[in-house]
Amino acid sequence: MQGPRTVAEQVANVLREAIAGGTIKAGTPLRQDELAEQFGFSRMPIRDALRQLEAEGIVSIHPTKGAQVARMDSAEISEIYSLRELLESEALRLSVPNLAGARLDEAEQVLDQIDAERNVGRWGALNRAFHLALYDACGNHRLLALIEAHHNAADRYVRILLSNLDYRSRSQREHRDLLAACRRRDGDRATSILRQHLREGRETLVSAIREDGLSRKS
Amino acid sequence: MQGPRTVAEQVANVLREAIAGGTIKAGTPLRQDELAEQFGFSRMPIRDALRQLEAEGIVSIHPTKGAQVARMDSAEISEIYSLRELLESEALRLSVPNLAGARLDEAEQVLDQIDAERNVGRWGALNRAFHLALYDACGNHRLLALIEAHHNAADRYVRILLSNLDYRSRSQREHRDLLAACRRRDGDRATSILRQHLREGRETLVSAIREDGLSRKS
DNA sequence: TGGCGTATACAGGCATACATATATCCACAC
DNA sequence: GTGTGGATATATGTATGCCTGTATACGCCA
Repeated sequence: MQGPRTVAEQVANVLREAIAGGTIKAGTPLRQDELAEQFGFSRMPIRDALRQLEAEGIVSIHPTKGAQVARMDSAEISEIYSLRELLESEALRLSVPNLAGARLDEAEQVLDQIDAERNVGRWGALNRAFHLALYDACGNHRLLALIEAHHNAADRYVRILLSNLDYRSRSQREHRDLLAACRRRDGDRATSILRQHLREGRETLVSAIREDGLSRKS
Repeated sequence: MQGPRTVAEQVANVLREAIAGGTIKAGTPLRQDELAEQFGFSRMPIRDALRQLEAEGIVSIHPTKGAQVARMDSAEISEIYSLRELLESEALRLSVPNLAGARLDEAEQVLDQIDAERNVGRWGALNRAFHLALYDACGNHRLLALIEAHHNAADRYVRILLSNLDYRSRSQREHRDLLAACRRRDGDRATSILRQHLREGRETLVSAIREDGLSRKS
C-alpha cells in the first residue's frame, strides 16, 4: 500500500480531511484558482481532485458555476443513515460467520485506542476503522466500498456526534456489545445492536443539526 | 431538463452508451489522445469524462497506465446483483405504500413498450425505466441514485441477458407479476418476486459469462 | 544461454494560455 | 424611481505543449 501517486490524489486527500475536520465549512465555494495557488499546483490536478470528491458526494459541482462543499440538510443525513443501516447490517450479517479471531482482536484494540485517544480529530477515523474491521469478511468488495463511501460522506457530521462526550461513551458501550455478539457468532444479535446503534446516531445527529441551524439547502 | 452543458458530459454519455451497447468491449484501453481525435476535442474534456465514468464504475483508471473499460468477472457480476437485491428490495418495500396509480400505469406502459420494441439496444433502457418507476416513491434520493448507478454499471451485461429471448419472456412475466403485486399494495409479495427475479438474472448471467469466457481479470 | 541493466518510445500528468458563459452592475430610457 | 438591457469582470471550460514515469526491447555481461 503506497501513498498517493498523483498530485490530484494528494489534493483530494487534504481537502477531504479538511472538510471532514470542519476546517472548511459546508457551502464554502471551492475556487480552482484559489486552491491552485494555496497548494502550489495548477488548476488541472485540482479539477481532478474536485471531480473525485464530487463522486464521493463530498462536494457538488455545477457546470460553469464551480464547486462547493456539499450542504446536507437533516433529511439527507437521515437518508445516509438509513443507507448505512441497510448496507452495514447486511455486511455484518455476511461477515460474522467468517470473521477471524485476529480481526476481532484488531477491532477491540481500535476500541481501546478510541478510549485512550484525546485528539478529537482522530475519533472519526478510528470509529470508521472499527466498523470496517467487522465487515471485512463479508466477501463483497463493492458493498465494502459503498460503506466506506458513505462513511466519508457523513464523516464531518459523525465528528460532530463524537465530540459529544455523552454520546461517545454510549457509543463505545454499544461498540463493545456489538463486538461481544460477534465473538459469540451471534449474527442476529449483532445486526440488531448495529441497527439500534445507527438509529441512535441518526436521531442524535438530526436533532443536533436542527437546533444548531446547520441545515441549509443551496 | 436540458442536455449536457459541457463537452465532458457529452463524451461521457456517448462512451457510456457505446460501452453498454457492446460497441466498445471490456478491457479495451481508452487512450486519451485517440478519443480526443475521434471526438474532435482536446484531451482535457476526455479526461474529465473518463474520471466521471470511473466514478460510475464503468471504466478503471490506473495512474500512468491509463483507462480501460472495466472488466468484470462473474464474481463481480454476482456482487452487483447481490447489491441490487439488497438496494432494490428495500426501495420497493419503501415505495409500494406510496406508489401513485399514475406511476403504476406508466410502469405498465413501459412493459408494453418492451414487448413491442424490436430494437435490442432499447431494451436495457426500458428495463431500467420500469424498475426505477416502481422505486420512485421510496423517498430516499440517495438510494435511488445508488440503484441507478448499479444499473449503469451492469447495463452491458443486462443487455446480454435481454438478447436471450427465453430469458426476456420469462423476465416480462415476472415484471407483470411484480406490477400486479404493487397494484395490490402487497409489498411483501412484490419484494419476494423482485428478489427471485434478480436471483434468476444473476444465475443466467453468471453461467452465460462462464461459458462464453467473457470473464478475464486484468 | 540467461539474466540484468540501460535506452528509447509512448502515454498520461501537469502547466500555461485562450475561449466562453454567467452574473453583476451601471446607465439609460420609460 | 424602477426596470431593462448591455457591458464588463470573474471563474470555469477547453486547447496545446512539455515533462515525467513506465514498459518494452535490445544489448552486454556473467
